Formats: sequence, C-alpha cells, structure tokens
Amino acid sequence: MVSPSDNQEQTLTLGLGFSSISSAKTKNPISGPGTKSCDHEPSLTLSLSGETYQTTTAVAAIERKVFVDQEPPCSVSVASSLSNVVSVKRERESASSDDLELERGSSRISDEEEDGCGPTNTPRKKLRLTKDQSALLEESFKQQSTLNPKQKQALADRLNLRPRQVEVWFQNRRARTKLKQTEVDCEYLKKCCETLTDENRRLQKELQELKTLKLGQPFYMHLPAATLTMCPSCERIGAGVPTIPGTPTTNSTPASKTHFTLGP
DNA sequence: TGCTTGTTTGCATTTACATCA
DNA sequence: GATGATGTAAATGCAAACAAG
Repeated sequence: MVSPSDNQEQTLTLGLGFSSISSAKTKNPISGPGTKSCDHEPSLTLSLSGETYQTTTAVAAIERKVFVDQEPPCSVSVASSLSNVVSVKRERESASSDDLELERGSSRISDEEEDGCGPTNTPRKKLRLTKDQSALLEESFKQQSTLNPKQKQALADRLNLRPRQVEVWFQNRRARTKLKQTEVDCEYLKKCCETLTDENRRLQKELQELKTLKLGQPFYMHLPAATLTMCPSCERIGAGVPTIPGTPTTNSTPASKTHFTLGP
C-alpha cells in the first residue's frame, strides 16, 4: 500500500468544520462490512494532484473484473495470469449464495466490461437517464441516501439499469447534495463574517470615541456626583483636575493617579 | 491476541459525453 | 454549424472498515 506521503500528491484542505454537513452519511446496518463509520467533515479541498499509481490497487481492480466476468472470452488472458486469484474466486462463486450474487452484481465494473469485452473496443457512451428513471432514483434517494446490495439490485431491476449504474447515480447524487450544502454553509459563513466585521468596526469606532472623550475629560466627570466617593488616603479626587471640563492639561492623569470608587 | 491480507464500499477527483445558449 | 458553458454519467484512486487466516 502506498501512503499519501509516498506519492506526489499535495493536498490543501480548508475545513469548514460543520458537523451537521453530510448528514446523509448514515451507516447502513444491512450493508455489512465495508461501510465506513467515519464522518467526513465538509471541506474545501484544493489539491495538486501528481501522478499516482498503485500496483496493489491495479491488481485488485483486475481481480474484481475477473471475479465479475463469468465466462468472458476477452478476460481469459487476465484470468490466466491471475490463476490463483481466479481459482479462489471461482471457489467462492461455486458456493455462492444470493447475497454473493448481489454483491457480484454490485461490483465495480464498467459497462463495457459488464457487457463482455473491455473498454478497448467501444468508447464509453454516455447514457442519459430518462425522466422516469431519474424520478424514481430521486424518490429512492429521499428515502435513503445509501443502498445495500439488495436494495441496489431491486432498484436496478425496477429501472432496467445495471446495479453499477444505480450505485454511480447514488454516489454522484450524494456528491451533489454535499456540494449544495457546502455552498449553503459558505454563504452562511460569509454573512457571519460580514456581520462580525461590521460589529468589530462599530466597536472600534466606539472605542476610539471613548478614548478621545477620556483624553478630553476625566472619566468621573461624566458620572453623577453621588456616585463618587472621596479616597480616604489622599482625600481628594485627583491632582491637577482642570477647573473647566473639556480643557485638558499635560499633567492631568486622573484615571491613573486618582483613587476613587464608584458608589452604589 | 495482534498482525497481515483480501474484500467491499464511500468519497474525492477527473474524464468524457450530451445538451443548450 | 461551430463553440464554449454546464450538467452529469462513468472511471479512477485512495482510505476505512471488516473478516478470515
């Protein structure tokens, strides 16, 4: 297995940190092993993708294809090169249950491969789902954003599609949902940012005004006389207090030198 | 019991095609 | 009709979870 640090991929992830995002990601108890339980935080990902190649993955992909192709004339060479793998797979196939059949149906294979020969002969043609198909898929997605193999197969039968197509549609649909949610969250954060910026600006302005005011007048000058108490130690409010409010003197530092307390 | 290996599945990213202005 | 933008089906690679040896 090649770790991400081994290849040239460099990924910069800006996480939004919204735990509520991707709420559609629910662990399906029926789907069994392979279902991830981790919650993917929403993130804006900027990635600089280098070339990555993973031998084990490639072999695994071939294995999957061989596993799925039942008697494919065009996969014989691959199968012969992986005879050990195939024999194991065949063993499992021979003892296959309904579930295994469904799993095979939901395995990752391209349309071309599923139809028989590999992608070398026919370039992939993009299928356009009909309105009815899309509607039914949407309806299913509303009920459940993930499908177990049986549900997938059932839906595929209803739609006259391959299970793989249903699987891909659900994957893309989940991606679209997440993208939309991210956009919504982004807008929300923008608004929050604007609000906080305005608030910050307002407070800065207020602070500046207060500072100006403080320089012009001692603080206690703005307070009612009843709220002031003479400091018992110095017995005065402060030294160098200007007689005329609003006319500061250089040596007037009432706030720092004056000992007074605010009354009740 | 911990480790290794293989399998399955979801997600992120990319590609390729269809449609529309 | 050519073209760029957009939407989306499909491909690819990776990681996580799990089971079995």
